Amino acid sequence: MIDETDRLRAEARAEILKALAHPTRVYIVDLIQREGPHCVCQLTERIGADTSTVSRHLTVLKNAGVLQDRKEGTTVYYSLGCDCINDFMTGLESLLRARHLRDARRFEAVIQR
Amino acid sequence: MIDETDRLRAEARAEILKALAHPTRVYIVDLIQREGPHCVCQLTERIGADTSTVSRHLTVLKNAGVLQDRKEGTTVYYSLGCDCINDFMTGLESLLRARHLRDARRFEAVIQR
DNA sequence: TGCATTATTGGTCATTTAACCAATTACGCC
DNA sequence: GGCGTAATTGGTTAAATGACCAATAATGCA
Repeated sequence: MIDETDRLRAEARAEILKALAHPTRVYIVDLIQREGPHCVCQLTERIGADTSTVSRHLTVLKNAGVLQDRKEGTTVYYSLGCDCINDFMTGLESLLRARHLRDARRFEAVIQR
Repeated sequence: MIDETDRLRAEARAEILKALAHPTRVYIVDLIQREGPHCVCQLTERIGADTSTVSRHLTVLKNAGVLQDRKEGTTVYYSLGCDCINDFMTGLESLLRARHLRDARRFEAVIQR
C-alpha cells in the first residue's frame, strides 16, 4: 500500500499544480513573467472577467506561492513568487512540444494508410 | 483584451497541468519515473483504490501525453510519455522547495516578535 | 467628512470532478 | 465453447470549482 510520506509528497505537489491548472491563472503567470508586476485592475482589464473573479484567481496563486503581492495605497501589485517559476514554465513548454510532436506523427501515420 | 493566440496557449498549458493536478496522478507519475512501467493492476494495488478509478486516472494522464500505454495480452503497461517529464517534475520540486523556504522564513518572523 | 477607486469577501448557482459499484469488453487458456 | 483475469466504460452521487452580482473593507483626495 501507499506510504504516508509519499502520500504527503504527492499532495503537496498536486496542490501547486492545481493552483496553476486553469487557463486564466496560467495566463496571469505568463503575463507577469513577460511584462513584470501587475495590479488587479490591470489584469482584470487584460483578462476581461469580473474583478472578483480575477482577485480570487490571484489569491489561489498567492496561496500556492506562485505569486506574491505588495500593497501600494489601494492598489495591490502581484509579482512572481520566485525565479524558479521560469524554469517550471519552460519545462511545461517542452512537455507541450513533445506532445504536439507525437500528435503530429500519429496524424501522419493515420493519413499514410 | 486577451489575444486569441494567448488564450489558446494558456488553455493548452492548463490542460496538461490539470491532468497532473491530482495527488493520485502525481503519485502514479512519480512511481513510474522511479520504478519504470507498471500495469493497471500493479498500480491499483499500490494505490489502494478501485481498479476503475485508477484506470480513469491513467486515461487522463495518457490523453495529456504524460503517459503512454502498451498492451501485452490482457494487461496494459503504462510508461512515461517523454523524458521531459523528468525535467518538469524537477522544476516542480524546486518550486515546492522555494515555497517551503519562504514559509519557514515567515514562520521565523512571526515567532521572533 | 464625503466620495471615488481598488480590492476582497459573501452568496448563489451551474459545471466539473472523482469516487464507487456494476456491467462490459478483450484476451488467454483449459 | 466456457471460464478466469485484466482493463475499460456506464451510471450514480457527493464534493469541489469557478463564474457573476452584491456588499464590504481600505485608501486617497476634494
